[in-house]
Amino acid sequence: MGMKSIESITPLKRKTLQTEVYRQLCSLILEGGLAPGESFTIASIANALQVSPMPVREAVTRLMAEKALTIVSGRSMGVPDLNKTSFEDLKNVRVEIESLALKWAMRNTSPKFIADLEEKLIIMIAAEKSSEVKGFIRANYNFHFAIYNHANSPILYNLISNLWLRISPYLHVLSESGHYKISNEQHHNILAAVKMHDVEKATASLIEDITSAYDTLVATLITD
Amino acid sequence: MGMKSIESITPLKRKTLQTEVYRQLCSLILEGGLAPGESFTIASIANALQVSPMPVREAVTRLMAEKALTIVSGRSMGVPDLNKTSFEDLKNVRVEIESLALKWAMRNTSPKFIADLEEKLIIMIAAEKSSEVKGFIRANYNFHFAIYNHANSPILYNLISNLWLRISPYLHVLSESGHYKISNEQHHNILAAVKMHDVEKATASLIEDITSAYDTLVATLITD
DNA sequence: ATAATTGATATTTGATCAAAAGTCAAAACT
DNA sequence: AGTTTTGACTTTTGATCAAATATCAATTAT
Repeated sequence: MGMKSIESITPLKRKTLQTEVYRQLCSLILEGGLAPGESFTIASIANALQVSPMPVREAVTRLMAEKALTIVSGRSMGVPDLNKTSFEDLKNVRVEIESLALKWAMRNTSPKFIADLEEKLIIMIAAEKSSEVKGFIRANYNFHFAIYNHANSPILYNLISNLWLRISPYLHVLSESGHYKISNEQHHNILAAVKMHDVEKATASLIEDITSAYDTLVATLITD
Repeated sequence: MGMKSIESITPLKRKTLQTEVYRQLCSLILEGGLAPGESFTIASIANALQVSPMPVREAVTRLMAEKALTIVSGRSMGVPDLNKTSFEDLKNVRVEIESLALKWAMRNTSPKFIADLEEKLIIMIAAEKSSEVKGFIRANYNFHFAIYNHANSPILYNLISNLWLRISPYLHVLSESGHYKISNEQHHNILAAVKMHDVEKATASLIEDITSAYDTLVATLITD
């Protein structure tokens, strides 16, 4: 049985209202709960969460620092609405950085890791089949981040988390394009390639996953 | 004479106390003004900048979100002190991401870009020769970020800025190892390779710049 | 009728303050 | 002497409030 070494304990940071608000807002964003265009005030969030405006302020400051939220009209804030250039930039950076994380993750593919991915893929397929949008988005997140976490680089993981905070609000539109099915093919390909230790193929599938989502997104959203 | 198009105007965001405090603290960190181990309270910063604690709070929240500052003892904050693992992680991620930015920057190397780099290199060499630590650190920043800016990816630029906020507090120790001279050789090599459109060589020099600094840093700082 | 200006309103920003939490050191106990 | 406990003090956290600022609508002028 595994003995826990003293270094492996989690730092157990104090639970404060602002971190709780921050967590809630993060989840909301990652699950597509904040639609682009929608706007809120600090007071409205404070009211919804039944806390005073102060902890909301600090949480929102943090999210604005991470560019997950932005000032919409000086009077209220919302998810940044991306133009085509920003979308493309985000896509290009994601392709490079998430490929890197995948490559690092594949330096050591334990059976436990494979099994974990398989389990998460099954959940994601089930969510797609039953058309659960929220369930799919969450499962998709879990699948990808299981990989990125396995890269064993806290800093890279952090950077990717940041990118996902920016793209997540837009992922729910993919449900209307029937894109989730296409996406799951790529997820299947990634897992298969991981099993075969084929980094090239896994990377190609991941890039296809990201790029095809981007193409659909741009086709759906951009009018000008 | 160039006519300014309406789209090219900067959004001109409102200047508020907290953003000013944030800017000041960023500069301080990037120029090595905050030594690892040193610690402050919000009140002490507020006092030093002659503002009330409130704007400092928000600026500090932002910097903690970006992991440029961290809580040291629940009672005061400081620059995160990195162990060997964190240093290595940071180095590895920097190597990958800054190489990527360099590659993108070299997709179009205008004469103006080259001239700009040359000018910045000259300043950096002068700073090294006259042993101006602060001057060198600033010039080094300007040289690197001239490249990263030319990559023309706001998102990548933002990620790199974040990484530099984390590593900058440690760069001043390189002055004592006479490392700046070695570093400038690499900068010279990078510029030469950029001029020749030799991406491979430029990347190799950049990686050498980052890696050798890391080696020196680890040798100097890590005792355990 | 259209455009600009002005004024009212909503919201953020910054200040002050009370309460909660954490730290450090002195004192008490083993 | 070393360890634990206790208590004073420091600092953060969250609340409330005033001032600054931006937005929107109504009014005025062209």
